[in-house]
Amino acid sequence: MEVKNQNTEQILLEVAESLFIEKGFAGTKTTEIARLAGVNHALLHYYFRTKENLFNCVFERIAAQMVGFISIAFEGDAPFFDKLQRAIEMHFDGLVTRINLPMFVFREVIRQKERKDYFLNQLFPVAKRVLARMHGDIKREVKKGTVRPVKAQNVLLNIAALNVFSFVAAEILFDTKDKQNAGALKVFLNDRKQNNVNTIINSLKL
Amino acid sequence: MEVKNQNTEQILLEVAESLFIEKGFAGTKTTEIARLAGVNHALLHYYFRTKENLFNCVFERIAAQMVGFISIAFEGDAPFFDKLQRAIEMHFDGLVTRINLPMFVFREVIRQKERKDYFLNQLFPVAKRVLARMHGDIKREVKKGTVRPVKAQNVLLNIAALNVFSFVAAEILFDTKDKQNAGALKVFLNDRKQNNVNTIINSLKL
Amino acid sequence: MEVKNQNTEQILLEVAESLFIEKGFAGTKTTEIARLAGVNHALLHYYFRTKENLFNCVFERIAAQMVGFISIAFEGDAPFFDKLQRAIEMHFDGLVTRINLPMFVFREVIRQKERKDYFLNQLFPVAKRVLARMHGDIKREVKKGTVRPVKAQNVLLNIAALNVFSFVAAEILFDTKDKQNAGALKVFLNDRKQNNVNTIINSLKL
Amino acid sequence: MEVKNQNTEQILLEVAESLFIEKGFAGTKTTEIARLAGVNHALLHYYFRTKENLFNCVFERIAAQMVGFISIAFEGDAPFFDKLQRAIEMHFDGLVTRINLPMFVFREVIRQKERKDYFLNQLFPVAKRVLARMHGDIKREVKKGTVRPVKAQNVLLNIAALNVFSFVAAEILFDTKDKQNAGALKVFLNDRKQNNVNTIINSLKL
DNA sequence: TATGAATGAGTCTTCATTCAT
DNA sequence: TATGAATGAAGACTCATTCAT
Repeated sequence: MEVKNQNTEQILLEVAESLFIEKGFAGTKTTEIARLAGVNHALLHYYFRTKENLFNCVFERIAAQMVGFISIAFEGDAPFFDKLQRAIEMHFDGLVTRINLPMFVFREVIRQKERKDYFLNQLFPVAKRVLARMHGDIKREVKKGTVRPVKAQNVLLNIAALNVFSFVAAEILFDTKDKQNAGALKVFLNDRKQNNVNTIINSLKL
Repeated sequence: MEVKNQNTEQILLEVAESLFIEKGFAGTKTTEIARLAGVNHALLHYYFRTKENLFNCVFERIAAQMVGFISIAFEGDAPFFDKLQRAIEMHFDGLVTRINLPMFVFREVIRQKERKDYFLNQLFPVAKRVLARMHGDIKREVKKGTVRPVKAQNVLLNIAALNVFSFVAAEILFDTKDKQNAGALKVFLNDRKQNNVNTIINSLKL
Repeated sequence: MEVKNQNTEQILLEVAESLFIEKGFAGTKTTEIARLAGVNHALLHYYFRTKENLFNCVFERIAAQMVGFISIAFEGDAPFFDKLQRAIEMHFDGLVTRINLPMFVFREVIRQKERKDYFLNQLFPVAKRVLARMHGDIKREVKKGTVRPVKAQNVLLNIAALNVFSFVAAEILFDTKDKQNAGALKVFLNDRKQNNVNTIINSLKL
Repeated sequence: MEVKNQNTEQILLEVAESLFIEKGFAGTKTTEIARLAGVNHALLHYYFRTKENLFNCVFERIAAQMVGFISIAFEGDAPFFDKLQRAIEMHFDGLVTRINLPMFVFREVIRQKERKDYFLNQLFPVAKRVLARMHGDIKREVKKGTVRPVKAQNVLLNIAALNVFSFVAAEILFDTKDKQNAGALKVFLNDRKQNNVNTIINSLKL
């Protein structure tokens, strides 16, 4: 009488997530998910009925993670540039273990209108809060004459762009799976983190 | 009297390109390619033998385009900031009709080591030339005290990041296929183009 | 309530064997195997993955049968000519239900070096034992002056040749599937059996 | 203006023959025939319309060859055993370059009733003549008390069996395409030829 | 829950054959 | 005659899904 633990479902979700991210929806086989999860193929369907449905579950998990993760980065109330630096760095560091999140969004979410809408609906309230806060900060700094007048939305997009793209570039320029490149990769990413902070801050400073 | 042949191969390549970009390798069916190209399914295999091979042909076309397109953007010898602005804008404008290129690279090229290597080998010489030129320009400006000391490589990555991400964001935030959004989309992109130029230039200026 | 499973695999193997023997590898369709076995086409692949693999399974079965069957015929220790007669007749009778074995070997095994080698490796030890025994017998008889000095290997080949060819000739000369020929066929084969015994024995006797 | 010689048809027939013999009907592709013949694939169909038809042409050539070849071997009127020896040896030697003929008959002719009938209709008159002659010779020798009373048909089948099987065995036991085995193969075949003559003659002598 | 077996609907690929030139 | 292009029919194989146990 095996004690197959009660979270077979969780294991399936995790394996599915990593495969969907790595290979996309069409490129992922339910048999492979089951095999890697160490469970019977039919069981996957017992839990999730269809591949499509499993994908949706995975998607919601990721959407939740992504939004939650973003929200963390821009809180607190230190001096503006300190806070900005910290936010950029936190975002960057968060991506180290979560680069698949934006990749997943690019690869799989964009196409399906419904998924996109769902994702945006999750994202909006969080983004709004961050934007509102940033908008207030910028306004204040502009008044003080320390920051150029810019839209908070653009600053946020700039941060996301520089940070995310740093990892994408790393993926293209290095064989990230080859452990031998670990050193060079680390140097590259550190350099980029520094650059991103400087680029954003210098572009704002007056 | 149909106008057969002549460029059936070209048509197949174009349809294949758009489908591979839109749906990825696994998600694209050769039957659909053939159907959209208006030719018999077997003919696709007559010309390209396998789906894999067809994909490689598409890939090479895209790699060539991508590299060629990048190289255009940073030549000439106007004053530094003028040139920089022009380069950023050219790159941005180039992406308008080619946003699928970077998406394709993210989605399909990254995974296969060989394809990545092939792509990088195409990219390197062009990138090197651009970098060399930019490096010289920056050095001169730094000496004049008009520009902060930065690595040309980082400037290039920053431009790419801001520009490409602008289109990715547009894709996520707007339903780009819905003609009704055309106006808002245009406004958004113009705003981003302006922002990208300003962000880069302001981050460099001393 | 169907009696499913249990030996679907066996049924597939048997159907496959008879079709591969009858039509050769290329001439046999997996769809037909499945149809005749009364199972879904995909199931064939579920059990054997590929046609090639199914063929190999069939081949090993046949190689095993063939070798086992040959080994039976030449044991015991009656007087030499009695034993010889019995061996020839046993071999002949064994072929009645197994004529497809040599046919299969001729048709499908010969070409593929690996299969041939596998088959020979199965065959050799058995053949060696029979040859050794026959060689001893002949040596003894030659000393007694009752048998011409001949190589045991040649005697064995002669037996195989006469017996197998009798069935091949029957196949060519008669429509073996037409039940109406059954009588004539039986007469022919009996005559050949008699002939083969006599031919071998008379060719040896001194 | 190429001078594609007028016997494209012949070349196709020869290539087709060797491929059909080597790989069987189903295993042979018309594209390969055309390729090896150095002609356009469509041209094959221009000359022979269908694969089936091409096969029939090849078949008739082979049937003709086979029959003609067999007829040669048993003519003349030297003393009986001399003639018999010569016939066996001629038949054996004839097989050296024609071993594919009996293989082809086994593999491809047996199955199709019509082909078999056609083949037998070709074979019968020739075989009849040889049998009649052999029958007369044997009758005479039996009367003289030099030969056992046997059916000419059985003698003929015995010869065919021993000779043909010698080559089949060679094919199985040696890698006949490997030139390194040429020596051993030759020794084997010479030994078999000798054996076949002796076996037949000794089995008949009184 | 869990599993082996079964199935239908595809998907890629091959191949004989035809057609326009 | 000769050829490149085109096509229909089929074949091997895959895969998500279901079912009986």
